[in-house]
Amino acid sequence: MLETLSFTEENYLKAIFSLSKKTEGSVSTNHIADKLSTKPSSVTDMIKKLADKMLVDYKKYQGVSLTRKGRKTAVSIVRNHRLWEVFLVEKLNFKWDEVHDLAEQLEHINSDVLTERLDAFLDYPTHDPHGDPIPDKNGNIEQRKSEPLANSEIGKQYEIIRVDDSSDNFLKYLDKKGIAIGKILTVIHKEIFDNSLEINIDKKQILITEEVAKNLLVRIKKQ
Amino acid sequence: MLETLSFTEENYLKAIFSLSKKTEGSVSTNHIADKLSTKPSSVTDMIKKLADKMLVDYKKYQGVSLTRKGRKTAVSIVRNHRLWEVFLVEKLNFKWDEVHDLAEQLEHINSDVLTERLDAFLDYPTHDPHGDPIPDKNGNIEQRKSEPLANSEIGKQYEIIRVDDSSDNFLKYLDKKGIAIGKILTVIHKEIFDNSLEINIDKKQILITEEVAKNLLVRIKKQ
DNA sequence: AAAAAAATTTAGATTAATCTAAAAATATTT
DNA sequence: AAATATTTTTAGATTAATCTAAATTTTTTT
Ligand SMILES: [Mn+2]
Ligand SMILES: [Mn+2]
Ligand SMILES: [Mn+2]
Ligand SMILES: [Mn+2]
Repeated sequence: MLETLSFTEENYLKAIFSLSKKTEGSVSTNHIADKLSTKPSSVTDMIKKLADKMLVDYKKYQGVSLTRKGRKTAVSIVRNHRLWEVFLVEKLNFKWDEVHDLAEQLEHINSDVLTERLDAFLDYPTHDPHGDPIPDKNGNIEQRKSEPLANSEIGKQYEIIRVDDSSDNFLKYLDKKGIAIGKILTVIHKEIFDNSLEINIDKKQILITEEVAKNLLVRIKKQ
Repeated sequence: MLETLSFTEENYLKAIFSLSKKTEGSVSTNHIADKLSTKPSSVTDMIKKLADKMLVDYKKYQGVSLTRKGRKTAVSIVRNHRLWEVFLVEKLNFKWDEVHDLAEQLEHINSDVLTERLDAFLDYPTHDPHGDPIPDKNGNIEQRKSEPLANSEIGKQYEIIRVDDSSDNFLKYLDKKGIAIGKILTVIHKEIFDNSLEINIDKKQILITEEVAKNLLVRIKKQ
């Protein structure tokens, strides 16, 4: 049933899964190459291999999409990744900007039992430290509704539930500004000129650029 | 300073380290091949590579030994392995016969910070679930004195401190008999004919074969 | 609908890790 | 000290993952 895949194969599946969410449909060779910092010709080779293993559907020049089996594998790796991130933050006191690269390694540890034990140990978390949903053991992913803070309306109150950019720099910037998952903010003013926002958070008023606001995903609290 | 090694290279270093303890000196190509279930010709190739990286000393036909740098790397992998085994048993409720293969994967996760955090989280354990010492962060390994129960004397009392065979079957057998690390036993009788032992443990009297007694390492408690 | 540009695939190499079979060196036995 | 056996190395292939450069297909522009 489940054959053993190399780390590389697993990373390709994960990349295709991640890109599929945006493109809705099939994913292009060049996009995969970009995502994995490799060359399009390498991608073509790997795609053929994954197609042979029935993990992706592939027609020359037409892009790829995950099969049910491929998606299942990809989701299970994402589940591992996010559970390990929770472990690192909650149990080993890592900061949220320090865990991604370690999780990239840990996600490939191949054991369903381990994953389930870890899940239980962490008390079945639903989201990782960056607000991303943790797929359940059947591969279902709870999709919370959210919108970029950039689309917010003045005077309304929002809860920060996810970050769309998990780069060290962005996360450290948020720390510095006191912005974190779960915090409540109110939009005071939006500058027409550059779309920067004046927001109120923890009773302090701060300014954030449009770029930052685009990467903060929020849920409305009060009209 | 520390280059990145492949899992394979790390496994060779670990194998050489482990074999060095018994042979006291240099390790032969065939022994390494046996240990790693590979062929002598493959070992020769890899040894050359490790020698180029200054991780082993090697002279054709004369066997290999670890350099200081090679030993340091090997010990750090062993440290990881044993810390992860403790984690799996203490925190995730795995049994001592279920953790080795997972630790074989986890030991290669490459992060000093992770290792130190894990060590702290586990409250600085000194031994793994099989009684093997956990090297400290400087690579020092505490060597407790112990002897095989097979060498024990009648009437004396011993504490079980380590197992010399960590195979699933042996560990499960010990579970079944109620034999575990830390337990105290008294040797009642040794059968001259086959060297089997009659021992008293937890107020029950049980019989164990010489083969079992050879793989139970004990420390004397009372004359 | 041609021409030009962009995306994708193929052809041919390279590197790591492995293997089998043969050659060479070392160790053991007579 | 020869002969034999064992161990170790070399030679030559193979497989996975990658690359560059060239060829092909698709898309976009004119
Ligand atoms: Mn991550
Ligand atoms: Mn995350
Ligand atoms: Mn082990
Ligand atoms: Mn152990």
